[in-house]
Amino acid sequence: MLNLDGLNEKQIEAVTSIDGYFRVIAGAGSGKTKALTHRYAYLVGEAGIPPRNILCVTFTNKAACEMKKRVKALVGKDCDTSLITTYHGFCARVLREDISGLFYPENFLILDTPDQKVILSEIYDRLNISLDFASYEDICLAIDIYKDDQSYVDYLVDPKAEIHPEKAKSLKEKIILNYLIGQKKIFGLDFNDLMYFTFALFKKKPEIKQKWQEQIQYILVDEFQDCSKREYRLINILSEVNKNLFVVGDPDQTIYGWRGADMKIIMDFDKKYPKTKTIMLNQNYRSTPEIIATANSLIANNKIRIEKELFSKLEPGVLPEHLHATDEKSEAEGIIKRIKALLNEGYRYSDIAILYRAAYVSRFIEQYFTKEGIPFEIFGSLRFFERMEIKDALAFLRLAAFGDDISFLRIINKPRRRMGKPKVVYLKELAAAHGGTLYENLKNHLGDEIFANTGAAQFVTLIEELRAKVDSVNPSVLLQLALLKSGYEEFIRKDGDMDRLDNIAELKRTVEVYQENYGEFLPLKVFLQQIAVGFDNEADDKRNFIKLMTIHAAKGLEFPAVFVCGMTEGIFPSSRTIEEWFQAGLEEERRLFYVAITRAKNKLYLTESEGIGANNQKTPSRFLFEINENLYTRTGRIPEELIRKTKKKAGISNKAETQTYQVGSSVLHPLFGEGIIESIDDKYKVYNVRFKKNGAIKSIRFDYVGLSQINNDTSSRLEESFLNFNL
DNA sequence: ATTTTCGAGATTTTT
DNA sequence: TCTCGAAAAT
Repeated sequence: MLNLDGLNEKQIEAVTSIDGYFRVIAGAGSGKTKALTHRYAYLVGEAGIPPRNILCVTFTNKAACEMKKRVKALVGKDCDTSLITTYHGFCARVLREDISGLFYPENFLILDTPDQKVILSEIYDRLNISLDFASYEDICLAIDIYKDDQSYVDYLVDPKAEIHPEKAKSLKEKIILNYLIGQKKIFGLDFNDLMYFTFALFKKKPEIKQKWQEQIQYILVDEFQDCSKREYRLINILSEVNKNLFVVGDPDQTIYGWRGADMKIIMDFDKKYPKTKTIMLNQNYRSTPEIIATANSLIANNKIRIEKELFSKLEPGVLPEHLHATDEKSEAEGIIKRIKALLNEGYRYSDIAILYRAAYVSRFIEQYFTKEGIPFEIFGSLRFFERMEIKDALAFLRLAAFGDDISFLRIINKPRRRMGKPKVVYLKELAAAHGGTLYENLKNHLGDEIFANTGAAQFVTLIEELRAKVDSVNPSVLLQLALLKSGYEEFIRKDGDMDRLDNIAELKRTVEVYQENYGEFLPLKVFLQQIAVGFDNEADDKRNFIKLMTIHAAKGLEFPAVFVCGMTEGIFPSSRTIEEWFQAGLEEERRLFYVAITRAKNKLYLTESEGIGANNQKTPSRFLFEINENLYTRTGRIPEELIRKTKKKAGISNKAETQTYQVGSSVLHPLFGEGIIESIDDKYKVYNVRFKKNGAIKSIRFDYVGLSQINNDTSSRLEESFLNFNL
């Protein structure tokens, strides 16, 4: 019998309601993950539903792993948690099983960002384009947009289909088309493709769609407030047959609007599914009443939201403190002083987190912490699987498994085999003439004079040896073999960078643990596809360090003591959202601050400083003045002038322009495209417009001349497209 | 005309 | 810290 002690009435309701549509609006620290994991355990243990029929989707791998761990603790170690996964992880799973329905080979290659860049650099080389034209990031973004309409899938999936880059209207388009050719050649799918291929598969093969719809009897979705339309479409399709959809989220914590998260999906969930039962989890079990009061006071300033008031029954603590310093140096010193006081109270370094809006803010903190000898660690810099040495090491395995050019190019001359650029060019010419991959061509032309005195033959021997064992030998053994025989590990050792060597060792360990957890024999191809969709590095260490991270990175975490530093107008809220007058943007900033505040369990410090010099004088964040001043204390005197300045900035609009369009009108914006006026804000003299492009609401000034009205049947189409994701 | 230097400004990040 | 653009120096 599942133990439900320690759950409140609302949580128990969320856990034990079985069939139908449920929306849990779960405030910060209200035991949302607890409810979710217990519900999973309840479905398995009390209702007898097999884990393979329950899909639990999370936003990140980190969250998925945490969930798996907690589910295993409740249900038992042997519980198959492979369907506790991310959206992309699930798509990869579907495709691994059924991509043949699209006539695509099942040994498709999943391309991460560095892989995409390799393809692009090839194209840049070939077309003689310099990076000045556009960065790879820019092009990746353009590719994302290009893929939005999904028609490209038909080209990738049809071996006979052709596209013609030479007919492209712009250089950018030419690059994009070349990218498509490049990925088709290696059967590579980037992260977007994983979703779009799944949609295409479901559309083309209704029987496969039905198979999955029937298998997935229950769906649990975490962090639903950050769900994008695309992700929602997937969930919607999957829940069509069994109609058991349980979503958890907190609209006040939507902080990924800029990435496509659409708050409207959770807010209008009950309209989309009229039978929805909504459960509110309002009791916070994390923070002191003082911290919760501060959070409530701040978030009440947002207009677009579902009203809810969080409460805490924990022991009263101390009021949050706002520290105003005259310059960065004294801001840092103030923080250090408070850290030392916390240590005296019995806190450990690892109990403390420093949060900030933008990564660069951490710099001055770092500087002073180093000087003071305070141990700290910055979170969320490079990701493990994107590190060069890890990508290189895995490239040997990928080449053995898939034979793709990307992996080939990564490692052909690492370590040096006298296989530099001229020889690679030669290979490319061969491949262009005879077809086939670079590796195949090398293998077939090993006798060519150009490869005499190179390590090419040895390289081919190694890859062939690996290839022969791909289906019978464990990935960890193959990795060991590759690292040893290629000389790569030696190469890194000689390089002298201990971090890199450590990472290689870490990789070996990770692979071993992974294949052990898998249970049965883990084929290399499956392994590579699984880790490509992401993997948590589970390096959650218990070392006694202060953690420095952006607020985005802190989402879902909690700390006994939290410092939010750089509370300066222009940094937080960021100058961009201020300048653009986008009320929706500003509201997202405010939610972000709300997330920051609610990370703190006992102590909360908000710090900020004036700038040095007259020109770049910094003013305190407007958010500080939005919180009821009785709810926090202030240290340091803020000059009257600065307060006036901030309030003036925050007051916005002095222009008394009049409104020309009505609520519900469709309008066209030169940059954002079509949109509908959702509401009108007289105070700020803006229209709140929901744009079709990414569904985000942006505020546009009454006096902005770029806006024009368009006819109304377009607008009804827009509404429909949101509510009905028909395949 | 071309290179160099200097200073100001900076989102946020996953898959 | 990193990057980008404008002014200064060759």
